[in-house]
Amino acid sequence: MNAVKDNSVKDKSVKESTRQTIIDISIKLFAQSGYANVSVRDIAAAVGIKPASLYYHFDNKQTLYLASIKEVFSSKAIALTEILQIQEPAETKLKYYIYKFSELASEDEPFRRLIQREMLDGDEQRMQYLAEKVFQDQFNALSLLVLEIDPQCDPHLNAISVLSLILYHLETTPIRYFLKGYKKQHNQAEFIAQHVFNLLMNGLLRSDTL
Amino acid sequence: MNAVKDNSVKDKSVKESTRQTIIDISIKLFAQSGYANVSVRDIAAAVGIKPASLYYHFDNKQTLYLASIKEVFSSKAIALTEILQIQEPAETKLKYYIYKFSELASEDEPFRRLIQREMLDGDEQRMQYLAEKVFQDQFNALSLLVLEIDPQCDPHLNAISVLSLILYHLETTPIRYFLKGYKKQHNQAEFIAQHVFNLLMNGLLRSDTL
DNA sequence: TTAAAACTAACTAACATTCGTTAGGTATCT
DNA sequence: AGATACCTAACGAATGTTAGTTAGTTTTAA
Repeated sequence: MNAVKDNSVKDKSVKESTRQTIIDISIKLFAQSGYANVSVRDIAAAVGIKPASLYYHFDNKQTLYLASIKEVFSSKAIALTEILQIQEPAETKLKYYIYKFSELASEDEPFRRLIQREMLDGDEQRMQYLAEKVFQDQFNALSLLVLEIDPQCDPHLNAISVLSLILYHLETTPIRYFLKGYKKQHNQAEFIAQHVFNLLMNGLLRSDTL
Repeated sequence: MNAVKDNSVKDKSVKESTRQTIIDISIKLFAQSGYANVSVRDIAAAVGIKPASLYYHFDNKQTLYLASIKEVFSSKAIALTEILQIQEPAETKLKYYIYKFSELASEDEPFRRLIQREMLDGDEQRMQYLAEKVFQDQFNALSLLVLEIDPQCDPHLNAISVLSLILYHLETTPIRYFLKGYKKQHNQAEFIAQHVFNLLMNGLLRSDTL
């Protein structure tokens, strides 16, 4: 008889709250198709409720979208900042960072796509949010790291270059598929990381073999 | 009497055809806001005609969009393929390519944004079109170039890396604005090119000074 | 040469859908 | 009884698109 009470206990491990389910599904849909191409009805259908019920959990579509990107970005920010905490020589640290970041970035496609979409359509306010809440800490740490490797360099430029090599490679996967020399291995995190680290250490000369 | 015939000669230099005006305006609008966020009413208003009149020139919105991206991409493809034609040593050629490509890419924001959008939302068919009609030739040439610099390397990876460093830098401008070490000069084509070439030649070590 | 026909390039007005959103009702559980 | 979490039904606005019309120009034919 008391077994019924077990339902009232928020068993997050067993069943997610509806609010969280909505966010999770919204993340996937918004990342896949973009804000304007996902209707409230699409989201409701995917969740398994009626459109009007969404408005019990969120004020409007915009609010739901903001909750979604905050969820993706803040959850990722935690994982990212952890990467640069280790105590090692600069080069080892960079290598570790590149490998770890490649892994995280290639695992989470919605995260990548939402960043891309925000880069295109995000207003200044959301851009600032993205910079401060997601990238600032690790960007600063990465800047210091590349500065340690070469004290003469422009750390902003070099930090962006590190991220470029990893992220743009992943972003261009659908078109690279049609470009000469494409191989399946090119999409594996470890392979990307190896290439990027090698390139950053040696430049185009003395680069990795085929 | 035959003077009337002069009217039939399309004086393109004086006044663009309506069709071309529609495409030009569509390119800007689609690049700026994306397909779904631009209504045919928006386009018509910007052109200075009524929405229904658009359907005299184009079958539907999708057709107009396709005509727009084909226009941007094919016009750019011509300029791009010219870059790699010169006869010079490999390194000089690469340097020239990087400078020229940085210039072209930073000049034409709609071109960049439409590529970005296609990368996110283009279907397989459009991706193949983009690859074959815009990038294939120069990608092959660039691949050969990096292969010449290091015969042991994976040309696909290295060619993408060259493009990454330039394009991603430009794409991230709105967020870089909020990141540490941002400077206005970072957006100048020549500055970007100098950094990228230096990085590719020497890696992070012995890189450009501040 | 000139009147008729056909074409060009725009228009007005409206259509059917889809959209985000809201008001008000209902079942379940504390 | 009241709160929670959903529902049905509908609203007004915006969307892509079409039908039908008109004015001006060009082509054709008598």
